[in-house]
Order: sequence, then structure tokens, then C-alpha cells
Amino acid sequence: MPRYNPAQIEPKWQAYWEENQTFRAPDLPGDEKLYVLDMFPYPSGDGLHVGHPEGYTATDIVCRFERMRGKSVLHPMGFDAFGLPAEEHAIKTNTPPRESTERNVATFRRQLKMLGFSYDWSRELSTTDVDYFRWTQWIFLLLFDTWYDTQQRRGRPISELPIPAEVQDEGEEAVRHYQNDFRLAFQSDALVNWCSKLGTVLANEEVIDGKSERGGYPVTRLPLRQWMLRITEYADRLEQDLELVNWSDSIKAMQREWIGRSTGAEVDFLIGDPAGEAAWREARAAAGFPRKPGDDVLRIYTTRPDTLYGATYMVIAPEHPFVERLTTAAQQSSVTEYCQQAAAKSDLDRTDLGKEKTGVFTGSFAINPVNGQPVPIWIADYVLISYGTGAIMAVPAHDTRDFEFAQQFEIPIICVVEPAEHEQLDAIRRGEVCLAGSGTAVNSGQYDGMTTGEFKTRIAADLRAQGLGQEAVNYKLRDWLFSRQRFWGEPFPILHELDDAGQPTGHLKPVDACDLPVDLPYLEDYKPHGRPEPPLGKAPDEWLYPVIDGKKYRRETNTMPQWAGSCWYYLRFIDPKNDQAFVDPEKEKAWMPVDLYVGGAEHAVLHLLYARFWHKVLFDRGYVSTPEPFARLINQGMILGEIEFTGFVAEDGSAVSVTNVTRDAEGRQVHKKTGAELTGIKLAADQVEKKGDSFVRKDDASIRVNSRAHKMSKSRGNVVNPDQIVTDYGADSLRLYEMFMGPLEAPKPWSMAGVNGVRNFLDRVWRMIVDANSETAILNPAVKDVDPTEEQSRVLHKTIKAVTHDFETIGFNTAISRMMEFVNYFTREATRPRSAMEQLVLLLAPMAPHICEELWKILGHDQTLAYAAWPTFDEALTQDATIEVPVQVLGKLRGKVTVAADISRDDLLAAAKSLENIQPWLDGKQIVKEIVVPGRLVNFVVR
RNA sequence: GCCAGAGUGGCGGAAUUGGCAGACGCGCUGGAUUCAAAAUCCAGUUGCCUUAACGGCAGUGAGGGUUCGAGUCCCUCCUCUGGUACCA
Repeated sequence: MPRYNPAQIEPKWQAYWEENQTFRAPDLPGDEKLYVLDMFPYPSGDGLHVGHPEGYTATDIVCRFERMRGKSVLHPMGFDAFGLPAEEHAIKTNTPPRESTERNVATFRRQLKMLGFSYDWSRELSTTDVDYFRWTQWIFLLLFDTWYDTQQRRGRPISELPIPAEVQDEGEEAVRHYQNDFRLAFQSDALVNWCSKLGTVLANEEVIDGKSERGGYPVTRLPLRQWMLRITEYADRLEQDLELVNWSDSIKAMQREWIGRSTGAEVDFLIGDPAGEAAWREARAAAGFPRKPGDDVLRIYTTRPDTLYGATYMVIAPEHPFVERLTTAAQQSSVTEYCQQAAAKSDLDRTDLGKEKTGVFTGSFAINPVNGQPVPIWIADYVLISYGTGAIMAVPAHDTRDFEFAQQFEIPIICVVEPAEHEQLDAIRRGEVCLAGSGTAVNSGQYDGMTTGEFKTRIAADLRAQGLGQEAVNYKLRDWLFSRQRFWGEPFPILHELDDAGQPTGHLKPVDACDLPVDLPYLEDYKPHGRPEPPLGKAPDEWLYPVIDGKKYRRETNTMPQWAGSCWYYLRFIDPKNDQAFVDPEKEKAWMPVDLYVGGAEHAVLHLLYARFWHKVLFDRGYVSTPEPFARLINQGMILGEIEFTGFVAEDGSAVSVTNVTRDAEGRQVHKKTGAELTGIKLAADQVEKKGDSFVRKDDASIRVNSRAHKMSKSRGNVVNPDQIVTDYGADSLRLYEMFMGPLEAPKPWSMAGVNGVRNFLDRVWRMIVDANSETAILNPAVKDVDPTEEQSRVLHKTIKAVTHDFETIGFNTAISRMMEFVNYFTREATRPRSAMEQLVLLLAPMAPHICEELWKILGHDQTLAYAAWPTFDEALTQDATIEVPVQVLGKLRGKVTVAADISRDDLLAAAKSLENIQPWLDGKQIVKEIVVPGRLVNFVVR
């Protein structure tokens, strides 16, 4: 075996690992456990993408590294195979979903094995396995059985829900209804996001800019009875517990933003008879702020109670229950028209037209509780019924949206906050410019002169004392719409009781845990039809209408969304074969939490928020031991296509500089001045050159071109296929290249030349150790059983130290650089100590396991190196005996002095001062200051 | 608009967190080897000025500041990427 041949080595070692179960994790860990998890893929029909191996290689390196350091490592892999994408693929290829899913899983499994990841494959699972989703259904039943105790701030069994006496008195039926109102899984008639193209409703999180996240199809609002999960009850804990985890700030920020906690106050404005104001105030002062507002007040939510004196109008959402009552006869027709228009608008329209504010006056007034002034009440769709109380006080002087609206409808603008310093202070005072920030109160009666912060605290206390308001917290997070009208998902383990006439009684019966799983029935036609009735409604009667204890039921025909299975798979990996529980408590306690979780940032809100929610419910109910599932999260950056140069040409073929290109309203690329449509053309690297900060055409340097890397996509034709890379360069080269490209978390452009570069490095490693001229696999004659020289030792120990540090901090690109330096050094050495070669093989093994196993064997070992001891270093040997210290004059480098590493401060200073090329810079000058940083530098400040 | 993150050679990227900017790789140039090529090995490679050799000046998106010393810290601005968008 003279030359490095990955095509031969790699399958051989993959077979070895599989036969010997090399990476099988123990049921319970030893002294130190490490649970490293990849976000499992959904097995698309396209097979693995080069983005997948990036994160998977990173976790694999960590696992292999830590195994060599003696840790018990759990590193599993599975497939997220239920849901829309899998079903869409099945429909497209006209295959039953289970069949096409299994085929895709097989492809993914083959590709993952081909890359040599050290997964414990005995734990493989798919969310579509009946034995798996049996427990997904079980957890759903747990959610159904749980209510959230806001006092204790935790989920509790529904049997422990206190039932008010008056409900108790009404009988069993009333109690049941009361309980249903508190369950974490509940049914609700609400306006939902309906996507007829996908034939299902979608969660808020799955709708982006009024279009479906998957497919980009239009989404409309439709009232439908749907299953919801009360994730909002956990909003504060989901937000606060972000403190407990080691995640990137940006992901935490995205979750925080999605949860959208805001603090402020609720305030009641009297809308009843103004003559009764005094009596109302008296009653309120005595009784305090009521939990639910009466019909005589309009309750608003504001984050700026300090601007109450500047409220010049109020707005209620078009869907607000008071619309009818507040509308005067004179305004009736315009209000009706406006509300109908608002209702007809889809979410997309509402945001699209968001630039121009619309609204209509009701004709009614409310009374401002702080000054008794009447305030006109408007209806406008910029106020959302689903947030806060669906009503606001508008303070145009200090809120940009209110300001816009007030300008449009010529409503007075009263400044009540003055900034400390502002260029347009006078304009702000006159209400001509909006100030959204904080400052000092003016025109606010007794509160004048207070800072915004003081004012907020004071007014909250005063309002509370008068029973007119109270502090309040609001979240943007909405309850999670959990049902889908599709076939390919987990059936709900819920039965609807039917009466003798076959009509639903409204009574829900959860399927007994011992009767789980509820499997999917066989359906001839499972395809969505664009109407809200689920396809499971066409299931055979034996499935659809079970009879239990003589009672007839109809099964729930909705299915769970794609996210259900991925909410708890990390727990099942710990105990994948258990048929008594979703996970054994002892094993759960031993392995959780996940120590390192790696995946794409596209799951920043959806998956990670949902999984954390389920985990907290399981935690509250005593089934898991940690409050958070994922202790550390790293998002790998996206791998982009190769850098492309794009030039623009007009219709007549003339080149146009990129500085003159813009996009018109329809998104077409047009000339900035003439508006003529332009075409982008791909230019080869040798057609362009760098000029200043940008690239220009070689044939005309005045024409600037675009240079950037794009997302890989089929339509762009820049997709890199991992199979091809493995064939051409080998799996180790692919792994190594993806780690060498740059920091794990950064987005990086692909470069074929770069793959060739790391392959070159592996060739050099091979030749450093193996005799490339021999027919058989024997050591390079330069490798000898000798002790390393002192210099060789220093190189070795420095490398061990640096690589170990880089592995600990996930700095894989620099770790590779260090090993390249090692190889560059030792290939120049005529004698290469075998021990040093062995140490390098161990260092490189986590990254390029196949070649290293082979080299390890050639170096005379008959066991896998997967559990060989990680190399250690001697700190003393990582320092050089002599060091070169830069010498500066006035901060500029003027010379270098070579001295002993442990030189004293004074000796270093003396050596620097006597340096020959320093003298001219010191001559005739006075040394004002001498800066000596031992081991680092000397700097003379002269005058 | 708002919130994150990032701007360093022809390219991907280093820089122990305030201490020699450009490690390592790609590409390019030259050389060795070869009948020739591939492969391999060696040397060079930020720009400008200058030298026989040395050396000097500038330089990390732009401008300002702090410091003996700034890619790194502070202020203002520009560009790009991702997220988000009437959430009161």
C-alpha cells in the first residue's frame, strides 16, 4: 500500500467499527459523562447536503477527543421523518409516505456512515417508528393532563386543579368544562393561519410575512376548532431560564424577542356616563382594580404610563368587543365599512399596507383617569386584538405609530416628555417631532420634572392606590397551534364521545396509556384536498369509530405537527428500547442534560422553543431532572457556494457598473437612472480584477462587478454533493476541509481548491510516516525508534498543547493549522522519532479517523485508537529556551533581541538598550519612559 | 425602522484578548527533479519608496479619541449578512 488511498482505507475501518461496536455507549455512564447531540435531520429526497457534515463533524471530533480523555460519551443519531416536508416529497414522488420516508432514511444512513461518524447506531430512531411515537402520544396525554399553577409557577396534574364551589355545584359536566379550560393541551375556536395550498393550518411560528414558512404559499385567517398548547403559561420561565444555558447571545436574543416580554401597566378609562365619574372613582378607590374590566371602562395596556397626560386619542382593534357599543349613530356606516375591510384583509395585506395608517372615529369619548379629560376613541387596524387588551391610549408625541396616525387624521399632539439635549428640542415641544425615548416630564400636573423612570414607578403606585390601574406584563408569544390537517403525522390519542344519534357530545376521552400507540390507518388517498377536513376523516370505520365499554367514539382526525417528534427525541436516545417508559429515570438522571447541542440557526425559535417547553412540562411533572434540556448550544454557520462574480449588462449588451444597479418595486434589477431592465451575467475569475475596494472588469476597469458567495440552491446550480467529494477526495478530506474553512459558527464560502489543499495535507501526513515507494505498508525509513531531539520535543509538546486547547474551545480551523506546522517541520527532519509520529496520529484522529486508524496500525498497534490515551504535554517543553523580543521606540518596531526565556527585567532592558539598530533611534534623545513587558516586548519613549 | 453579528493581502482565514499584523491553507512567481509532463521538494509572495546588502514609509471599512503602544477599547458614520417588523 504505497500511496494514501482513502477509497480503500475508509470502508475498511467503517466496517471494523461496526463489527466491533466500537462506539457503543454504555447504558449508564462511568465517572464522567458527555452527551453530545446533533440536530437530527429530516430525511429529504435530495440526500445529505454539505451543510450537514459540518455540524456532524464538529460533534464527532468532540466525542472522539473526549473518549480518548476517558469520558463516557453518548453520541446518537436519528431521523425527524414525520411532517410536511416528508409528506410533500412522498406526494411529489407518488409514493406512500412511509415507503418514501424509509427510502430516504436509508440514503441518509448510508451517507452518514460513509463519513465515519462515531454514532452509537444501536440507538438509532425515527420519529415515525411506532415504538417512538407511542411515547410522543403519551407525552401529549401528559400535556392534556396538566394545568399551570400560576401561584406555584409550575405544571400540575389536572386532578389537583382547585374547582370553585359554584362550579362544583353545577355538576360533573361543568367541572369537566372548567378543567378543559386549564389543560395545557386544549381545543379552541380561534382565527387560525390556514394555508389552502398546503391543506393545513400552521403555527404562528410557521408563518413568515403572511406566507407559509415551507413553500411560501399564501396564508389566510380562518376560524377553526383546533388543538392548542398553552405555551404562553411558560413564557416567563422560557425567558428567564435562558440565563441557565450556554447559548450564543444572538440565539438567546432571538428567543427573547420571540417571547417578547414587555412590562407596563393596565389602565382603565371610563366610557360610561361622565356624570358618574366621581362616584366611579370613589367606588374604585374603595374596591381596587378589578381582575376583569366592567362594561363601563375601556382597559388599555401601555409600557409608558408616564405619558398618560399626552394621550390625545385612543384606539381599539377592529375586532374589539366594544366596537358596536362605542359607535355612535352618525359613525355607524363608516365604522361598519372599516371593520369589514379589516376583516377581509389577510395578514399579508395588513402588513403590506402598513406604511399608510388607516382608521375611523367611533364618535365616543373616554375619560382620561389622570386629568378627567375626554379622549376620542378610534378604531384602527394597527392595534392588534391579540396583544395586550386590544386597546391602547395613543400618545402621538412619544410613539412613532401614534404620531403618524395623528398627523394623518389631524389629532392634537401634546408633548409631555422633554429630552435632556436634542437638536430639535423646540420642534418636540411644539409636537412637530416625535420623541420615543425618555426624558423629563412636562405638562403632566403634579408629576412635572420627574424623569421617565421615576414617573413610571410613581404613577403605577398612584393608579393602584386609586384602583384605576396596575402593573402588567405582556408577551408576544401566542399559544401553539398544534393540529394539522395532514396525514403524515402522529395521530392524537383522543376520542370524541358520540351520542346514540352519532353526534359528538363534546366529551373528550383520552386513549388509555396501555392502548397506545394509536397507529395511522391505511389510506388509499392521503393527499390534502385544500379543505380543512383532515384526510384521516376518510379512514376505515374500524379505525375511526372505536367502541369502548359499549360507548361509541370518533377518533380525533387531526395529526400533530412536524415539531412534536423533535420535542423530546434527545430523551429517547438515552433509553431507546424501553417499552415501559419513554425513558428510564435512572438513565435520564445519569445522562441529562445534553452537554453540547449543534445544529443550524434556522431552528433558533421553532424547535428550540417547543422542545424547551415540553421539557419544562416533563420537569414539572417529575419525569426529567433538569430544568433545561440543552446546556450548551452551538449553531454552525451556513456553507455557501463558491464565490461568484456577477456583471450587469443592458439590453443592448453594454456593460453596466454594479453601482448603477438597483431593484424596482417588483424586485427586478434595473438601471438606477434610466430604469431599464438589466441582466446579471456570471463572470469567470480571470475576467475580473481587484481595484480599490471592489472588483472591476478586466476589459473595462470603470465597470464594477458584484462579488459574493450565494446560498447553495438547485436553481443557482452551485450545490456541492458530499458523495462526490468523498469519491474524489475521501471522507477524511471532506471532514478536515469543512473544519479548516473557518470558525464553526461563521458562514463560509465553499472552495474546491481548498478541499484539494487539505487532501494534500493528508498525503503529506501519510508520506511522513509511510514508505510511499514500497509495495507493502511499511514505515518510512526516516521513522526510527529513537528519542526526539530537544527541538523535536519542543515542536511536539507545543503542538499537543495547542491542539488540545483548540479542541477544548471548538477552534478546529486553528488546530489543523498547528498540525500542518508539525508536519511541515517533521517532513524536513531526516530522522523522525516513532513516538512523535504516534502522538501526531492520535492528535489528528478525531478529525480524520480513517487515515489515523490505518497509520496507527502501520505504526504497530493492533487495537483501534478510539480509546487510546490522549497525548499529554510537559509545560516546560512548550516554552522555547530563548525567545526573540521586539524592541520598540515610540511604539514603532526598531529591532529584535534574542534572549533567554527566563531573563530578568533589568537584563532584558539592558540587552534591548545595547541593541545595535536601536542606537540611532535613541541618540541625542532623552528616554522618558521604559516599558518592559517580560517575555513580550520593550518600548522606549523618547523625547 | 429595530435587534444581533461581521468588515484584515488576489481568496478562505490567524493574531494567547491592549504588545512583532497577515499564522496555516489556496492561488500566483521562481528554482530543483524529469526527455517532457504530472506528482514531489525548495524559495518567494500586503502596498509603495529605496538599496549591492541594509532600510524606510504607509497599512486591518471611513473619520475622530484614549494609550508608551489599538485589528483589539470608546464615540460618530458607511457597507454587508442573519433575524424581526404596527406587540402600544
